Amino acid sequence: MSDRGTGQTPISGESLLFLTDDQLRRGIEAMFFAYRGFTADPDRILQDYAYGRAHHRAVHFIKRSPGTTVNNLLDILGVTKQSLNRVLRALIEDGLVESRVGKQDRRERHLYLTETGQELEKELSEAQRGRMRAAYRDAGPEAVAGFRQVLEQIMDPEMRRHFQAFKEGT
Amino acid sequence: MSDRGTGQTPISGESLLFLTDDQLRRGIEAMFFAYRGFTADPDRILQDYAYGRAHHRAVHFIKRSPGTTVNNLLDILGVTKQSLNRVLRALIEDGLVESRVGKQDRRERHLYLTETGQELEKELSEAQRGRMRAAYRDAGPEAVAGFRQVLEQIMDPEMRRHFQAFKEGT
DNA sequence: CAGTTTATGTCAGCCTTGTTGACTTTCCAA
DNA sequence: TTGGAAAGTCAACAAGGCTGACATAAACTG
Repeated sequence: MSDRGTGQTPISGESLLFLTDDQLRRGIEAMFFAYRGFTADPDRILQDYAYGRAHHRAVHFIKRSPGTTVNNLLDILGVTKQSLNRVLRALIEDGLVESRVGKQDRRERHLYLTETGQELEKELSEAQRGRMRAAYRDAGPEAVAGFRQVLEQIMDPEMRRHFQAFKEGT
Repeated sequence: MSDRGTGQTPISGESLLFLTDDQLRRGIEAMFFAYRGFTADPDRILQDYAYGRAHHRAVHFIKRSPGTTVNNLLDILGVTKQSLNRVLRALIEDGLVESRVGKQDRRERHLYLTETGQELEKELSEAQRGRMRAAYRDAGPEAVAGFRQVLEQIMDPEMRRHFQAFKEGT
């Protein structure tokens, strides 16, 4: 728990005394350990399908924005097209993702999850949501609000833009 | 379980009304985007030294627990000894880490940062702390408390044990 | 229309960092 | 004295990043 009650009244007016290097270090470690847990459940599931985290990410964001283009996905995932292409090709060949030629701009490929793709996405995201739900429940709504605030501040501005786009978008 | 028909009506019974699938998804995406930012600054620095994230992690936890054994580090990092060994060997050869034979148990190797190692660690952690400090400042102390609470709940129990050990330990 | 830019795909090759398996050396402890 | 734990090493492999080069089709621009 936070040791804030024990006389260490955080001077909230500009002073920032609550930000010692050690506390920041603990925040860094919390991110490291938590991210491991965050990916653990999907990783286990993915093994059964001989897929990796990269496939999960692609599937997640196609689910999030059905019909998204390859370029848009590249932007969000922050990898090279060669790297994404390898993953996408596998998903398309295996019939989890469908790639449709754009109607206005026929250079573009629009990506959709097939039935099978949606099933995998559901399995993965339910596992991951399960852990998040439990964590949120144990921490409480106030903590959750703070959690999201801090995460948003940690992001690079460009990523924050993507993140916020989903807020209004869907 | 997750009836996505009406979607927004979560299972009642407790006060879990704030935990819709969509909110959980947003939390998941927040973790994804934030982790990218979280590692971005050290990653940039590491390029200059021809090291990777694995080296950073090793250096971080050796700094945190000087004299830690290889086995303990393996436990914390959650990789195989072969994988860690490759990284450790490079750091030792380059004179950033010193490996001392244990005194009680001479099978064990105790790991320490050299002067040079401490310099690199400082450069990396200052960059990473800088981002965390800015995020904490912008989000405020209450948000930070919630942030840490949720992260701790996301961890696997074993990782949480490690995380909490640092709390009392040093 | 010709030329350029854009979106995508693909081949080849490289790097980091993870994995397994097999084997050795050291050395504590029963 | 011997079994087994701790540590190191070698080999091989895979995922998933990366760069560079090149191809194609479509859209855009002068």
